[in-house]
Amino acid sequence: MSDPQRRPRLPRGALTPDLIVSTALRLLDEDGAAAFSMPRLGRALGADQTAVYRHFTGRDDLLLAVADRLLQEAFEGFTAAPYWADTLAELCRRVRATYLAHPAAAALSGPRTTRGSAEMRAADTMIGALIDAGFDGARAATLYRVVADFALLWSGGEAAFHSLAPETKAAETAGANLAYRAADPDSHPNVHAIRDHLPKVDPDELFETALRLLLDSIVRESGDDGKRSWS
Amino acid sequence: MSDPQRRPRLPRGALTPDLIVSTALRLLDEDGAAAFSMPRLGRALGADQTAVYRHFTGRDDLLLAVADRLLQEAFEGFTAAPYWADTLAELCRRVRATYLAHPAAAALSGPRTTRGSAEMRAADTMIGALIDAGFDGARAATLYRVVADFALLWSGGEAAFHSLAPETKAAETAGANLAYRAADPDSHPNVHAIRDHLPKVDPDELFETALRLLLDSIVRESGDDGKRSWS
DNA sequence: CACCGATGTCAATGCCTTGGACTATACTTT
DNA sequence: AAAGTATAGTCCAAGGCATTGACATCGGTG
Repeated sequence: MSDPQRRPRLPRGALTPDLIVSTALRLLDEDGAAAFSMPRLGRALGADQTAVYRHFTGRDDLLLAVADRLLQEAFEGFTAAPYWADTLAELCRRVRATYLAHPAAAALSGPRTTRGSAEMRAADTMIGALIDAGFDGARAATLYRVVADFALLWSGGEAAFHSLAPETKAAETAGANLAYRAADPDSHPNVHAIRDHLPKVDPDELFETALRLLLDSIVRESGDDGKRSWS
Repeated sequence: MSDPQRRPRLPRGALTPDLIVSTALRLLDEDGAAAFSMPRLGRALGADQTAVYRHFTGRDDLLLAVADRLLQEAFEGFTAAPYWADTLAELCRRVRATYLAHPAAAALSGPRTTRGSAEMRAADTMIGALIDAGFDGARAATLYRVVADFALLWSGGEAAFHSLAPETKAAETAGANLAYRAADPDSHPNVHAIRDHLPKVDPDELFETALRLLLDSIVRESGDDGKRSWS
């Protein structure tokens, strides 16, 4: 009667950082950010609740590794486009697509940068594109940060929203639309005026619009304007 | 010996939502996001650990109220500028200034929108500016969301970074700069080429650049180009 | 003046992160 | 091959947190 089904000890080497990160990502994808915890991760690995601490110094450290995995996935197989602006656009779109595919993971890793190899490779590609475009070092550095931060923050924000509990998310959307519709014509005439359009704004369109506004300005500043088109 | 200094019961009505939100904001400003908790907040109010639950349904509800307070502060005393693009710019800058003044609070309220009166007022002003600029309803709706989301997400991202533990923050910055300097000229030639400029990118300059790129495109699209200048 | 609902307090639950001590085991060294 | 050792997995425990439900007290109402 004694031991109520003690799980057999895992063999040595059963847990690797790679496996742990993969399992964490799967757990986040399946159960959401709120349900994620170190004990759960340990159990999902078939190990002790605290086993993960042998490979990562803490929860934070682990999440950083998950963030890097996301970026790896985002940039996998990427090659620069012929026109530099397309390269920038494509990298931004890849970040967003990956974050939307793993919203919980993206929401948790948040605004931290990882400087893993994936990120460095993307940085090099972006900076190369900007140098191609004719920008000098200082300006290229600034514009690289603008574009990269835009992609990460925008995508991260969208991901954070999608990783809210479904009811919260629904309530948020419904509440916003209601607030628009109910806008008082006297105190909020402009909201009232376009109240029918506000709920129809599409996230994809929003991102593409922001990206286009940003890149159009950069293309114009580069002097390439009219010579090449990008999409 | 019995009662080891029992705190006297608070008088009825001592706790109001307003006071609670103010105290929460102060606590966040002073001790940071990581140190914030419902028990601490209760104690800081001189009340029981669980007293706050009489006024807010939970932590989330409270943080939403804090977020709304931030926006109130951001838009306090604002009046539209003569030129519409200046109005947009000013609103964005105000959001950022407030978020940077309260990084922990901003980081916790994250990408949630509050639809409090402050937010609605700002929305109305922004949309009014865009209608002034000549945009039709659908485009005004999209551009409003682009500009508002940009301001909130960018500022929120910066705030989140600033609300990291000081050592983490320092390590992050130092690590990034180190990674740039150490970039291998063969595998990362472009990072290497501008390695001296990358650490010098200033957050204020970054935000202003992004804002300018965005608004310049919008001004251009409006057809106002050349007629008026904005800053 | 007795009620009653709102507001503050208390006690308790179940989860979490993290640290320290313990143990089995694969590799190393001879 | 025997012994030693560092590592990887396990166990246990401390301390904190969010939240809930029962209880107490107090102001206003009829």
